[in-house]
Amino acid sequence: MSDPVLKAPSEAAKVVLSKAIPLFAKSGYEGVSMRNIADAVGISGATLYHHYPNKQGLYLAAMTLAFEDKAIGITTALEASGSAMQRLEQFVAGFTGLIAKDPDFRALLQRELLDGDELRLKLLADQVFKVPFQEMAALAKELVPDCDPHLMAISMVGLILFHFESAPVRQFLPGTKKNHNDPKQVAKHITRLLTKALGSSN
Amino acid sequence: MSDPVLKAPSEAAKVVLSKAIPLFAKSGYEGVSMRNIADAVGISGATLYHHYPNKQGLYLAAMTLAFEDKAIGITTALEASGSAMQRLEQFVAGFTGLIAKDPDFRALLQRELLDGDELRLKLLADQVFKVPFQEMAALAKELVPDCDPHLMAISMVGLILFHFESAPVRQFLPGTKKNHNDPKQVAKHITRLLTKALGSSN
DNA sequence: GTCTATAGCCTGATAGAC
DNA sequence: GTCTATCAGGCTATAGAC
Repeated sequence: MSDPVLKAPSEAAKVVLSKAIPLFAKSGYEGVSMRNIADAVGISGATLYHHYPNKQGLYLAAMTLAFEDKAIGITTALEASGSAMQRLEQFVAGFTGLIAKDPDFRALLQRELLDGDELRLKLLADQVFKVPFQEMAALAKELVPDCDPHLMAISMVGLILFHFESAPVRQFLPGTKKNHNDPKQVAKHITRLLTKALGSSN
Repeated sequence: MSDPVLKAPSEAAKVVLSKAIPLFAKSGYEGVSMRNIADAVGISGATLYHHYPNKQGLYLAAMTLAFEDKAIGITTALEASGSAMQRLEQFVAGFTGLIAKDPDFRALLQRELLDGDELRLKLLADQVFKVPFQEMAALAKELVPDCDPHLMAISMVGLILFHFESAPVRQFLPGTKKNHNDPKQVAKHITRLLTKALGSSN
């Protein structure tokens, strides 16, 4: 409606996006053709161009939908009441659960970090990271006043994400256990690590 | 010589790989054509097929070269003498420096985690992660006997990698400072975090 | 809003001369 | 070992009927 650059997609156009998102998550922008998407939706390739001006436009709309409301899911735990340590614990559990529940979101996030141009990275920054990052930094500052809150926020996110990002290669490493991929175990481990790192020993 | 599946590339073939590696790092497997590689080397496309059977073979050889000796660079700090805490600090500084110095290696690593098939992930596991991971886990166990060393090793790597992986989007977030991308500052921050998390408070 | 048909380009890969 | 020439097929995107 109000967005000057991106029209609000119609219902039929949203069906297209809902089929395109998992394809782009699995194979990336270059790895998915307009025919692949059309086949997944069950329409002809030409019809895609009725809804979107070209492949890039379709992709950008898909990212906008895929990243919609993700910030809310991340911040709810941070904005809850409770002590700083309790909010930290809730954030780790919440974000870990979100990433575990939506593998396409995680994959698209990491693909955009590798391949995104300025426009797409700004979308990612504004729609996903901006608010949660500020709140994570504020929480870190509250727990450890003399730390760099920005670096601490990066660390929190990376700590969680890499446990999932690394799963494909960890299956071929010795000493891997099944519960290393269990989001609850992962959250518990990270909470413990961060609690000690941000704890009152300082 | 002794590898049953991959011939040792000749000198001319290695020149091809040295030009192909940065292309694959920047644009991924699907984003690079055989013509792109041939143009970068300054030879015709057909000549590539004299050195490699097809695009996949060329790519696999490129990964093998790109990942060669990387384990050594990671483990040297871990195998040095000194206290466990000193080795931790040296490892963080060394691995952070390695990732900062070789952006192509980091990009290819993350692309393989997203797109690698079983063969390629096994290559990554054996050639890059296997030995360093075991030593990181051993170090974690030494510092915190009752922790899960595997989860701790994952955390260490993720902590370092994400500071670089996230750089493209962080430039569009408020509160970013230049020194957040300085490897020495990053290493200092992570060392401090891990020192507290793995410290003797337990 | 959806289709068929097609243009024009780029892709991976091959044939065969030198 | 390198080239030119080429092929068959996939790609994005458009034209125009319904």
